[in-house]
Amino acid sequence: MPSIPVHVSLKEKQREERERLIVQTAEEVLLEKGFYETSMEEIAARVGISKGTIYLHFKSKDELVTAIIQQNLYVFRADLDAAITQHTTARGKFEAILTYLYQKFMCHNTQFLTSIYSGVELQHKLKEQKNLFREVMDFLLLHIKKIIEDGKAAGEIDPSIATPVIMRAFFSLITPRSYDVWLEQHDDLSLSSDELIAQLGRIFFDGIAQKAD
Amino acid sequence: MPSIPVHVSLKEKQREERERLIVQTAEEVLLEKGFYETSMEEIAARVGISKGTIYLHFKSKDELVTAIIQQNLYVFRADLDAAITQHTTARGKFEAILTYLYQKFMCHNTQFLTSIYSGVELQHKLKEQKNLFREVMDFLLLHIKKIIEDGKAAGEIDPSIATPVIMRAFFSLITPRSYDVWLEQHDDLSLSSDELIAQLGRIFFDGIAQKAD
Amino acid sequence: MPSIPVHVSLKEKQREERERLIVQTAEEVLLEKGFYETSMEEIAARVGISKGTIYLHFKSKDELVTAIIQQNLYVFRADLDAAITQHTTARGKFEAILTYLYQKFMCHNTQFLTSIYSGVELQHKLKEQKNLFREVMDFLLLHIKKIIEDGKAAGEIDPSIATPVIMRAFFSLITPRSYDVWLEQHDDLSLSSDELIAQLGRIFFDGIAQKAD
Amino acid sequence: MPSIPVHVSLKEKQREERERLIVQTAEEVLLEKGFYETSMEEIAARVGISKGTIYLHFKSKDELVTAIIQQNLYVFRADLDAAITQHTTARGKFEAILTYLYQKFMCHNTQFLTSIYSGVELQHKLKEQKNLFREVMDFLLLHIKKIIEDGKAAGEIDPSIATPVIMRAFFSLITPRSYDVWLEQHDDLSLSSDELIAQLGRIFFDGIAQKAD
DNA sequence: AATGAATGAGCCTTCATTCAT
DNA sequence: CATGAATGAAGGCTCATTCAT
Repeated sequence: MPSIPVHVSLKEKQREERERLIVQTAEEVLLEKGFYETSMEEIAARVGISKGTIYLHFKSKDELVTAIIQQNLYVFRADLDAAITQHTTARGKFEAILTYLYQKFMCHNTQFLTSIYSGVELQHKLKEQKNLFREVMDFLLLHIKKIIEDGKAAGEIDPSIATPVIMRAFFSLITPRSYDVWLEQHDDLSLSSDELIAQLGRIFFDGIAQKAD
Repeated sequence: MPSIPVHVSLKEKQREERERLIVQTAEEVLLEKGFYETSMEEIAARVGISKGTIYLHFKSKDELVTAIIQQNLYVFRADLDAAITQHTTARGKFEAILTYLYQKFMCHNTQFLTSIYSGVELQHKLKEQKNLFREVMDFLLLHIKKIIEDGKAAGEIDPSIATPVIMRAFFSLITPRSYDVWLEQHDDLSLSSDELIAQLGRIFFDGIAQKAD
Repeated sequence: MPSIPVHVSLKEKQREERERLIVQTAEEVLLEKGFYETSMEEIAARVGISKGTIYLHFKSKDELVTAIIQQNLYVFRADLDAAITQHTTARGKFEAILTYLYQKFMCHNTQFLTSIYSGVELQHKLKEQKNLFREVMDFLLLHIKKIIEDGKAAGEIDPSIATPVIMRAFFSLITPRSYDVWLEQHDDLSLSSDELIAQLGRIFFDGIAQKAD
Repeated sequence: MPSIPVHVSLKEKQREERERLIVQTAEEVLLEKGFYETSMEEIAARVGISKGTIYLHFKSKDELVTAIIQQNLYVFRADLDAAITQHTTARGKFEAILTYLYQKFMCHNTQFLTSIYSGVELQHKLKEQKNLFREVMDFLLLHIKKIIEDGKAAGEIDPSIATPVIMRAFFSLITPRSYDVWLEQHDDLSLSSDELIAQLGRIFFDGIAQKAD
């Protein structure tokens, strides 16, 4: 009976594949139209299945969105963690974070999370989620705090600037904004992604002021 | 019948007064609950009028929101314009903008605009609006571009940093984010609003790096 | 301004009238098709209004049914109370109850209550209701118990028959059964309602056995 | 190939066994939750088979219930027939019926039939069934009618009471009511089942009135 | 034969919008 | 003008039934 486990795993694979498809499609529609303008009907239609089928995978619309958010948060945290630990200096770490977020910017993950969490509406509905969100944010916050404090101790960062202010400035820098795409279209920024990040890092560390040399 | 115009203007005044009340109330509810969780019923109830009356002032829910956004955008542009022209140096102007946005941060205007425009959902519905939005953004963008270019010309700003990058960095700094409140709660930032702005300006101009002197 | 109260009461009257119509229609459909086969759509259609209008009067299908049941229970209790207190002997009281229930048998009240409470399904859904139901049943039970005990004390009722058994027998007699209509059709019972009750009372008190005289 | 018929009959036996299991389980769930709150899914789950398998035995939910009712009706008729023919006097026969119904009261058969037939809902769905139901009721009716008439002829039953009235009274007595359980809980009836039946029979034959001796 | 994933009709409920009063 | 009762389209969800494997 070695065929049974094969069978099982086949079905299971198909199931997972389908679920992945639903999640992916839902993510797209959600990103495109937002929570309230997205109907289960449309998600189903885009996947090419019937409404009922979605409910074989997710108990409700809320749970579907919830699952998507959780998944995104996990990826987000894992990726950031990986990016940070590769570096040792404050500058290196900051640039790693910038790089991750700016390069993955097109990668829907960040975009999705931002678009979801910036709407007031969902923050009401997904209060339970907020725990995970808060957890991830705390994780990020503590990391950044530590980077700054270590940087100050190592003489890399000016200790006369308050850590919270620096944090706030950095957070601003890494938060995707919905009009970013539009900003990009506006002025043909002929810089590569790498250069952009390098220059942003430079602003963050050295400021924009002309240095008297 | 010279009395009629008087009558009319009285009624007209009342009408405008009511409209103002509707807009203001709608703004509150919208901010609190978001577009989709806000019902015309609730707005009417809070104003103390009936649903039907709102429709005497606004053709639809969309138009009501549209009107609110327009009004906010106008105020936003006017305020910023006033803030900017009071200063002559790039640093002064930047700090004026920062000051305006951070001090008005609690002032619903900015908050409202952000909360509206960060949600994907309304961007669909209000595509026509986008013209006004774009106009205002363009106005802001050009202003900032000019400030930067003038600053570079005046030797205030390092010309080796690409203008678009600086713009992006500054835009990041002034965009309110929905989690700002949460950031504030997290670490007890004992700085005053003025100090915060001063330090942010300092980061923007001089960077966070420890200067070898 | 005496017209305002008139206006108000007019609207209020219309509203109540409509509500009465909804309740009455719902009762009919419910009686005819049962809870699960009755759709809000059909109730609305029969009343000649739209589905949404029902929701202006009742928050949900459950609440509509609940309201109907409560109303029926109140009427039931009040009527029975009135019927009982008019008599002094046990036999008189028993016959009053029989009369009420058999004559009102066609009157949907009793029929409705029975049909509702005999379905297992609703007993789950309407557990809260059960409190009122239980209250009404307790009221009826205690009344009957008292009638029996007083009857025994007064030498009207044979004390060697256990009171609970008598109660059970009487309860059986007064409980409408869904097939009663059918029973009626079956044999052309040429007795009047009064005679039927009289004979039932006679059976209850004197039995069907041929008395040796 | 004498082995094939054996095989077939084996399979057939298994098939019947499973069908019996389905019917029995369905009966339980139906009794517990009612028709509309019972899903094919749950029946299948309790049996330990898949939804689809039920459809190999019954074309639809309706047909499954139909089959259950039919079976119950058959058993009901057979049992009653057996109970009645064992006795010769009217009193004996009536008490036999009472005994059967009250002792089998806990036995789901009667309970099931009652619960099914007291709900209006199923009476619609199962109109075709009604034929069988009617048949069984007719059988019972005729039996009882005959008992009464024979009793009257034999001088056992008072001929001045109309036969239909007696029938009605007896039918009331033997119809289980959904609140019976509740009645039982209410007053601790310390009588045995046998005594209960004896006393009920006594009420039916001799009435509750105190006899002047 | 057995399975259980997929379907889709149907129900309850909400709410922006209209309109008679 | 103001009202708020009425509408009806739309959406979330369930579940009996089917069918490919």
